[in-house]
Amino acid sequence: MARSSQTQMAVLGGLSIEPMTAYALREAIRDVLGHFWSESFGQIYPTLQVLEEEGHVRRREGPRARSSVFEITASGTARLIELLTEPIRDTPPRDGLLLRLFFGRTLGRERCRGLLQAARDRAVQNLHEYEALHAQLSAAEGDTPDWPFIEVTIRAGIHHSRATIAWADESLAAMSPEEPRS
Amino acid sequence: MARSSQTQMAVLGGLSIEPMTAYALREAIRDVLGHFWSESFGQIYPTLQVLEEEGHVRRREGPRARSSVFEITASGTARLIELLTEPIRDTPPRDGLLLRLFFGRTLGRERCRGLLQAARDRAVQNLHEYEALHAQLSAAEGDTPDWPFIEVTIRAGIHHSRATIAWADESLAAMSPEEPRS
DNA sequence: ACGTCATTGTATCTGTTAGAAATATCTGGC
DNA sequence: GCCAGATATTTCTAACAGATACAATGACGT
Repeated sequence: MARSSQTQMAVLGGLSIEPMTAYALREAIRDVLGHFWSESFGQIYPTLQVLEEEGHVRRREGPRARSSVFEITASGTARLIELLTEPIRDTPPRDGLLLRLFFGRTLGRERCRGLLQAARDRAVQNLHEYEALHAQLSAAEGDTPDWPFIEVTIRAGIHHSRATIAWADESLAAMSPEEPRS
Repeated sequence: MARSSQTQMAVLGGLSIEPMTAYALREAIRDVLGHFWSESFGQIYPTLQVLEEEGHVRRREGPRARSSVFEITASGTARLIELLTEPIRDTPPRDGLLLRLFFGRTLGRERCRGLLQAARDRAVQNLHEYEALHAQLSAAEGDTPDWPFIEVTIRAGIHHSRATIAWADESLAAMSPEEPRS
């Protein structure tokens, strides 16, 4: 059991907000959870099938031929709580930027600076996105019971973006081209 | 082509430091790159075989029967530079902690605080590890040409650990049990 | 000398997953 | 009616993690 439990958690969580088609579910996961989670069609469709067989979701007729809207059942909600309570299974780290910088002597100082600058730019952009999102949702959902929890995830993004910017600045300074190092 | 390019990069990078057996390679990746990269045997052995066929590594007799030491060739070094120069392929995000916190209303305030506290504890421990590692390597390798690049990766860990601690503190305060929120 | 136990070392298998491709269907603009 | 693009489903391939099985080696106590 507990097969594909990670994807099940995201799928059931999404359906706990409101009933959706598989396609809409994938859109929602990309747009709403996109900063810290992702699922692909290849995972979502089989997972929904399994969840249907286990009675955790119910399939209804969709807005067009051959399409289905899924809604979570009572046993599905129970299953979601069970999954959320499970210990966090952390994915093995794979940071392509740090791997390249680690072999910076082989890659060359110039290219390392390029990578750092690009990472900084992306972090700045992410920071703006997080701040805009926070302002927008704070106004729209500030009173809902979900808001405090959503806010925590956004603030995680803000903290990490700022950390990345500070690290990139520090590293760019330390790796300035003016210092060919003897 | 460019099959398994991520693993190839780590493997060739490791062998660019010094020739090793597959086993030692995996140890080195775990111990040295462990904070931002990981590889498993199931990846390393087939990758070494492919690299050998392509002439990027050379197989020599190992320290015991049926064991091999691999060393990088000139074409392997060229291939490494090529791989390091390739655009970074960032892995899709999958943060089990943030996913659980996002559905915090379903999971419950109490358990969320537990998750945050655990995350904070881990970050504090990581921070100490990074700082110890920095002090140790700074003394041992401070003069080698690799050091500035290695230092950058360690300082990335320090910045992110600190950000996680600050975020967890802020979130724990915001999610105090004293505020049942009407 | 003998057993045994941890470490070193090689190899393979299974299930999960990302990502892309192939295929329909519906909607609105022209 | 026709086309473009969004919606929606399904399937395939290769990357990948993690586990397992296996064998050789060497250190240790007895």
